[in-house]
Amino acid sequence: MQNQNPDADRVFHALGDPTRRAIVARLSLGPLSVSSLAQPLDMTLTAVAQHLLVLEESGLVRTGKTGRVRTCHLETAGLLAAERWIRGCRSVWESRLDRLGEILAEPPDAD
Amino acid sequence: MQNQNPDADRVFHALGDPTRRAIVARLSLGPLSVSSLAQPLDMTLTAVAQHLLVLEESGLVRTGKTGRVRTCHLETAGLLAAERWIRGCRSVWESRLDRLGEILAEPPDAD
DNA sequence: CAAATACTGAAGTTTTCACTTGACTATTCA
DNA sequence: TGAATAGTCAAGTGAAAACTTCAGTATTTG
Repeated sequence: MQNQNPDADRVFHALGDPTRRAIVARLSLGPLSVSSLAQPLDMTLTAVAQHLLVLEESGLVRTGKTGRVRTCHLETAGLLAAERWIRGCRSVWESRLDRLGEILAEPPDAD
Repeated sequence: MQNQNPDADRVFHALGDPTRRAIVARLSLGPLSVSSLAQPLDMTLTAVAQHLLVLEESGLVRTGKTGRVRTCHLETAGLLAAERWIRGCRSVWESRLDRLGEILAEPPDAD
């Protein structure tokens, strides 16, 4: 039970790499083993495992090992945290624009 | 796996740095000059200007210079693109979980 | 006009990061 | 059992990225 409250720094850093985003995208279709994930990627299995470690530490992915196979699946909490951060910025900005619009729409005060 | 979507690549890379995310967050409150943005940050003005260049190239921020002051403001299109990507992953994963739930909820077929 | 302000540009340093190699362990299977 | 499979570990390489310094250029302002 680690990373129950994944922090935005780690999540955004993890999503900053194209390979890791590709992994996340593929995992959204369903769980996969490390080697299945590695197969279409033009890099060593070790490199993929390292990416997965970053993803797991960020809380975007959870993995478990049964036998010799490590199965990886998406953890939506991480994605949700990122989405919330973005939406927060956007809504602040947009409500500001709204207020600005209202002010500009007001008839000019005499004074 | 590079350049699947160069636009999202740039946006997520830009958001991957904590300083740049701090800049975005502050710009969501309203436009600011380069030096106002730099003031609370523990780094040189040049460094901040470099971050702003990355943000501008990613489409997250737009800037314009009047006189000697460069004013920076948020461009929501970039944030929207990132949000859409995340939501896409999440919805694919969640609808998959829903289908799985339906299957598991079905009465077991006689076989 | 002189000094202060607000950046800009070029070049260097340091740190981080993606990725590799090669050796190793554990599990499955023929 | 022995060989293939799946992943792990430790250490190193090279390149990108963050940040610095220092020397500029415009633009205000006293």
